[in-house]
Amino acid sequence: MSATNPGSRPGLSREVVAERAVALGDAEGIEAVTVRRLARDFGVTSMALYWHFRTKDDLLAGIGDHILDAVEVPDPSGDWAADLRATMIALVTALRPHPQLAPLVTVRLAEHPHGLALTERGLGVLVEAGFDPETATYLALHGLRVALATVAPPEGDKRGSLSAEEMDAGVRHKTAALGALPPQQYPTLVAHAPVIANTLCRDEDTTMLIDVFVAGVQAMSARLR
Amino acid sequence: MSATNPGSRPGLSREVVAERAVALGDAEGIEAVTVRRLARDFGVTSMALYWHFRTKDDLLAGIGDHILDAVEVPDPSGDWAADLRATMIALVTALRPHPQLAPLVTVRLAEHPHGLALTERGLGVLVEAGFDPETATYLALHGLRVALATVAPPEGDKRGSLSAEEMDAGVRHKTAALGALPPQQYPTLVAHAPVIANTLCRDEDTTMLIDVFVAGVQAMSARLR
DNA sequence: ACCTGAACACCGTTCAAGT
DNA sequence: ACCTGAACACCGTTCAAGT
Repeated sequence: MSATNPGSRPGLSREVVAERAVALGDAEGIEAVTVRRLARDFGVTSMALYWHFRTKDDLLAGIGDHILDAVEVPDPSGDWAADLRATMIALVTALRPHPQLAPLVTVRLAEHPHGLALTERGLGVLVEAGFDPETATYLALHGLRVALATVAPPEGDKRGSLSAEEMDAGVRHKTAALGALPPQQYPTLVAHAPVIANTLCRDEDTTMLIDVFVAGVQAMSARLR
Repeated sequence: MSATNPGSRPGLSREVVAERAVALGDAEGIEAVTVRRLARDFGVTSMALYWHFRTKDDLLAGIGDHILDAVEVPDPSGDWAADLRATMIALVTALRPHPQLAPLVTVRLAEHPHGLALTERGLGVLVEAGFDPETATYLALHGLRVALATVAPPEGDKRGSLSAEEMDAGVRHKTAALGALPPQQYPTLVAHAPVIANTLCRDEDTTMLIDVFVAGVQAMSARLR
C-alpha cells in the first residue's frame, strides 16, 4: 500500500527495484546492472537490496518477470498456425522495448504466469497440429527462443550503448572489411558488402523470421499426414 | 616453433591458452573461465596472459576462433536447400562438443575464415534461391543463430556443471511443478508434464529444428515466384 | 521488518619493473 | 620478447548489528 512515501525512507520493494533495474539495463546495457550501482542510484547500501532479493540471480529473475508483465496473451482464433504466430508476436512485442534484457526472460518463461500462458498456447497448437508431445515441446521451446533471438542483439554485441555516429562508423568499418576480402573466395560477401554491413548492424525484420519458423512448422506438419 | 619446451618456461601462446580455456569452459562452465583462474592453472601471473591477449574479450575471441577451427566447410551440391542445411549442420557439428561456449563464436563468424566461409555459403545459396541481398542477409544471420540456439543451453541454464543425479532431481522437480498447475488454465502442460519436463532438461533434437528452418525458407522462396 | 558497517573472496586491468 | 609485483577500482555476498 505504501510504495514511495514522498520525502520519507527509500521505500524499496521488489517491483520498484526491478523497474529501476530495467530502466538502467535499457539505458546502459545489462552489464551496468549491478547490485552496488543500483543501490547507489537509490541512495542506499548494497545490502539493502538483499532484503528484497535473495541473490543477484533473483534480481535478474525480477527483471525478467517485470518484462513479462507487459505480455498480452492473445485469444485463440481456431487456426493453429495463426495462433502460433500470434503467440510469438505477443512475446516479441513485450521484449522489443528491452532488447538488451530480452535474454533474461528465458528462465522465467516456465515460472511467470504470462510465460506459462504463452508456453501452454504454443504447446497446445502444436499438439493440435499433430505433433507428439515431445516434438511439440522441442518446437515450442525453440519457437520462443527464435522470438527471443529476433529482438536480442547478437551475443557479445555492444550496440545499445552506442551513439548514432559510432554505429555509422561501425557500418563503414564493416563495409570496408567485407569489401577487402578476396572476391573469388567470398563473391557474395564482396558483391553486397554495403547492404550486408548495414543489415548486420541495424535492427532485423523480426516478423519475417517468425513467418519463416511458422512456415517451417506448417511444412513439417503437412509431412505428418 | 617452440610451443611447449618440456621442463622449461611455461611457453604460453595464443593457441595454448585458448585451448586450455576451452577445456576449462567445457568442464566448469563459461563463468569459470577467468583470467586469474587460467593463469593459476598455468602456474603463472594473471598479467602473463595479457601479453598474449589485449583484453579478456580478446581471450573470449580466441575461444571462439579455436572452436571455429574445427569447422569443415562442406562442398556445394547444386541444390540450394541441401546446401543451406549442410552449412548449418557443419556449424552445429563444430559447436556440439562445446555447448557452454557456443555463444562465443557468434562474434567471430564475421572474422574467422571458416565463419566467413559459412556466411558466404549461406548468403550465396539464399541469393541463388531468389532473395534480395538484404533479406538474404537477415535469413543467413538468423540461420546461423538458429544453429547456435540448437546447441547452446537456454540462457541462465546451469546444466553442464550438473551431475546426473542433480539433473534427475531437476526433472522430477519440474515435473511436479508443471503437474501442480491449474489444469483448466494449462491443460497441455499438465497433461504432458513428465515428457515436457524431461524434454526441457535434456538435449534437443537439433536436426529437426534446422529442418524446420530450411523448410520455412523454402516456403518463403516459393512465395517469391 | 528493513537497513547499515565492516569484512571476505573474488574480478579485469594498468603500469613500472625485472630478465 | 615475455613475465612479475604491487596497486586500483570494481564485483557478489555473509554476518553481526542497529532502529
